[in-house]
Amino acid sequence: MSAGGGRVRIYDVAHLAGVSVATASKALNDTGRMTDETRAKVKVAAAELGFRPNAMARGLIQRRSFTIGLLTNDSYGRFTLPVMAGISEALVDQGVSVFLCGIEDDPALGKLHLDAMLDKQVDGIIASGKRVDRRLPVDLSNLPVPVVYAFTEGHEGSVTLVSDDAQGSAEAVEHLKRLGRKRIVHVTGPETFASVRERAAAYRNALGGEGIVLHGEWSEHWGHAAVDLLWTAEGARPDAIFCGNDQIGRGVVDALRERGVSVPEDVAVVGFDNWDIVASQTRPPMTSVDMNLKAIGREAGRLVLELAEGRAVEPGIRKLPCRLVIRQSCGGNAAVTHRRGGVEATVD
Amino acid sequence: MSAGGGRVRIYDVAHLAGVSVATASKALNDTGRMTDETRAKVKVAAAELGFRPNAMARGLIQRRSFTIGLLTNDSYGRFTLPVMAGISEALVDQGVSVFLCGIEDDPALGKLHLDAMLDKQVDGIIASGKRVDRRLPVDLSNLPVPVVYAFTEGHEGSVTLVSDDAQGSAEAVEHLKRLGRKRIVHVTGPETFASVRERAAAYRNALGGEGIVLHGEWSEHWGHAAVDLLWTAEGARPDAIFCGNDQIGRGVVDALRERGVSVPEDVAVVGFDNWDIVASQTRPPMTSVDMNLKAIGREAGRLVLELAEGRAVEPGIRKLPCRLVIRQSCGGNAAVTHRRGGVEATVD
DNA sequence: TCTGGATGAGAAAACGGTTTCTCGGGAGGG
DNA sequence: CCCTCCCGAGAAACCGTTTTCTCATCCAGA
Repeated sequence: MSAGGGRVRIYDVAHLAGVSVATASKALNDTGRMTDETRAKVKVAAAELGFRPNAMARGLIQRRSFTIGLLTNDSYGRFTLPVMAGISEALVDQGVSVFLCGIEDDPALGKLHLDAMLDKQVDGIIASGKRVDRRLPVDLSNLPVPVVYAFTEGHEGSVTLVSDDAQGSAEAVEHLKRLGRKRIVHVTGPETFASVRERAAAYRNALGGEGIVLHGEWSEHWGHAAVDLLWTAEGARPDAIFCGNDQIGRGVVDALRERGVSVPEDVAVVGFDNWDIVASQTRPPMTSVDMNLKAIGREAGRLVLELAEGRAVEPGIRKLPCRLVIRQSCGGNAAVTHRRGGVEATVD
Repeated sequence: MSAGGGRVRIYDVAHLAGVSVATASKALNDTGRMTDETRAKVKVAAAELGFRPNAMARGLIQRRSFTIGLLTNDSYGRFTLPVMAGISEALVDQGVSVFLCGIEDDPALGKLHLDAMLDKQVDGIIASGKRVDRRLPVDLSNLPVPVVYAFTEGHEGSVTLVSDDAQGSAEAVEHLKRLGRKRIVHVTGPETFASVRERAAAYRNALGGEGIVLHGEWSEHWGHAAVDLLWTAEGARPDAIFCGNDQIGRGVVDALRERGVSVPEDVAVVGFDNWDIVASQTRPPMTSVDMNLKAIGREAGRLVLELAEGRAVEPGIRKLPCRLVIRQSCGGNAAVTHRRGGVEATVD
């Protein structure tokens, strides 16, 4: 079983089975013609030696490397990692491995990684980013391999996968309306982001054209500041706040608590991103819109493989649905046990 | 420049330059003997055609794939991503690409990814995890390629890289002492973690054997609970809290603020991990110990390459120093501007 | 003028598989 | 009984490089 020295080659298998290399190859790949007996004999020999074919040799002739590249500028990995997980999940069964290349926003670095990947004959490339409406700092429009964009802007005529921000946004607002909330405010990120505009539009649409949208930065600070703003202003206060991301949501929840406004009784809060580390650690844990990044990754993996294997794929932008993850920041039917979680302490 | 159809092979370069394939190869690799003129001629032809050698063909004969695999069970990527960034940084210049494989804690998945990588003839493997004192659920002890462990426990006689928890811990405590803090408490994670024990020991050591250590879970909740505990208990209250990670630190800072205890005036707080998204978003931003994961990654990349190229590397555990990142939760010499950050709001 | 070493360059083998081509033999049909 | 066809299996070509070997040629030294 995998001796120390040289790895076992198909030659060794053929020798042990008493057949030619050609026959061995065909036996193992279930191609060619031979008796079932011969085929079985070869397979037994291969198993006995622990033979695994050299992917480079195989790839050279098949012109496939069973390898794809993931290019991203999301150095923090918050968006890319779930996407990556989905890609991997979709491809590992086909024996495809994934190169991960973080290129920051550096065109030179991007070129470096891209060239390295092309040299290695990747079967395809998936480009991913931290922002749907920005491009990676590297041109992928005339590559000898197929490209799929996931969560970043693609080139003309490309295949692009994004989450359906509008649907996610609408779902959040409908949820709040269903719970009887009347004055729903949207606190979100900078208007320069396409996803911000799209979510805001869907929010307004769900409210029949009404609504209040506050734009700020993507931070807890802004969540705080927005609550200050809302509670200092004249007029009726909101009974629900739909936030553009979980960090803003966290700031909002904290600010409300500090003001003595109770969540979810007085004000319901919904976040966006379902970034577990943030959403589940707010007090109370925050209901949030999940963009299903893993599903985007799976789909991207599936599509790039389709393309790599020569099947046609309709170009264009595909939107995958978001999913509302219910926690305790909206109240409603679920029993709102505001538990502190089994914290145990040992003094020593 | 990279025409659509078939990629350009060295044959094309040789043909254009009017030399043989062998000569072309030697010219491009700066090996063999030939006139400078011939060499230049080939290089010009290669540049003109945009020739890039097929790494699979090259790898087949050189028995190098210029590829390494990163195996991790850290699905959230908090530890693995910085390590990955370091590895990439160290290797991209050598033309080495990195396969990232998330294997959760599933032995079958681990084997699947490992086999896929070995088939692809990776030059080496780096194993990484979310916990220094746990092994990946896959045996890497008798592989035909070198293995380096980064931030996870290795096998007998292996090369392992970890952060120097004791030094980091000591640095944090020294910092607090230098600022005149006298009653420093350590609030940290479960004692089952080796890093917890090591940090706690170093903390006690820095205090001359004294000290109070509170163990709980790795959560904001526990940070809160610990403060409750400390402020409800009899006796003198701490004037500094050194936390086992940033999430606990965040809970501590929040709990203190809610109690009206001011940070850093009354109590200084130090975190661990320097997880920017947490540490910089506490109010005030939190001083924290950075484990230099990127440096660990760089070193792991460097070492696995050394091994892959046949050079000897002393086995054993190598500890890389931590670095204290000063923010505003300890006061001290730096001007403690408790700014709210340029929050701008636009109502629309 | 002859020999021998150095030099430039190409032919060919190798890497480890897959795939096409070839070939001998057995079965079946005329 | 002979011819054909099909089947099983091996020989050889191929993928795109690198590397070793071989071989002219040229120049220096005797």
